[in-house]
Amino acid sequence: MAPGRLTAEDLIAGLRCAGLRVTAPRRAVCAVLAAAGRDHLTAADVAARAGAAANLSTVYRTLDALEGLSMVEHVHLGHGAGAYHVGPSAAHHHLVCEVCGRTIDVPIDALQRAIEQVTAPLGFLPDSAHFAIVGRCAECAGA
Amino acid sequence: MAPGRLTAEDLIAGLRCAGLRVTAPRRAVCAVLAAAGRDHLTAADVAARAGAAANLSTVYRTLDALEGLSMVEHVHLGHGAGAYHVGPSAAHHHLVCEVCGRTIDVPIDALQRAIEQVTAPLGFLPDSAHFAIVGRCAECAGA
DNA sequence: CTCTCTGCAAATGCTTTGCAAACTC
DNA sequence: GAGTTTGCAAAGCATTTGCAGAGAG
Repeated sequence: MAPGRLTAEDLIAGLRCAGLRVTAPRRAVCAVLAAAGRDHLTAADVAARAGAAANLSTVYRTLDALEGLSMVEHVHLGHGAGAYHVGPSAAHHHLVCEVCGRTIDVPIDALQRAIEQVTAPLGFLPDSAHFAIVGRCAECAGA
Repeated sequence: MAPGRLTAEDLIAGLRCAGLRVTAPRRAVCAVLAAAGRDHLTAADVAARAGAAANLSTVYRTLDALEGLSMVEHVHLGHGAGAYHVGPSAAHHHLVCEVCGRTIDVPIDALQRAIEQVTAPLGFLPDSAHFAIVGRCAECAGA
């Protein structure tokens, strides 16, 4: 298992620790998220993988709760649905190909520095990875 | 009038030039967009300013047509509605405060260079201004 | 036993679409 | 006239919410 990545147990513990109740649907959502690892899942994806264990509404509510605890983040990868993934330390930006829809993760460093250089004089504190950078991937740009 | 900014006539001419028909609702949408200048308007904003001159559906269809001609761009400033503005040369990124919702435009230069540095090795061609950078503005961060 | 959480179904907000009538070229 | 556009209303997503019943602590 990759070091530093949150496990289902970590997520559950976080919920309990925050005084929230640990229920079967929440366990299921946490398990799905942990199993997805670095993948970005939509709420519908999570619900689908959880099967009957969790209703879509409950998935949304649980993701929201986990996000409030900073254990899950959601990003916008395109014009469609938002995507969720574990971690608070998602040290990457998302490049999304507007043609084929593929997502490429890139380390945050260089970008982050450039963004902060621009925003610091304004006093603006960026949460820059929240929205993706759209464009065309190498393959689709070539065509 | 600011130099280089497209006028309503420019937009109309573009439509005609593309073989599309120039109708009253389209004229109204073009006029609203040109009058908005650097402001970002949602489709609903455009429809509201056009009054009875253009139905919301028509506004969407017209914006779509103008976008196809690269005379209008749309950006995503937050979790809500998308926003439209004239120009292909929108040489700025958008910083959106997640607390107060204010939008700050920043020149594209520094950011664009940093983004291209990251994406070039991947062969990825970014259209980086399409999604905003969320965060907190100076005022809201202070509180 | 109390209070939170769940599932369902309905509501919401934004955007798209089908279709007959209106209008441009 | 021929063919594109319009307005309206309805459908389509993603997401949120009200509420009664189920379940956690």
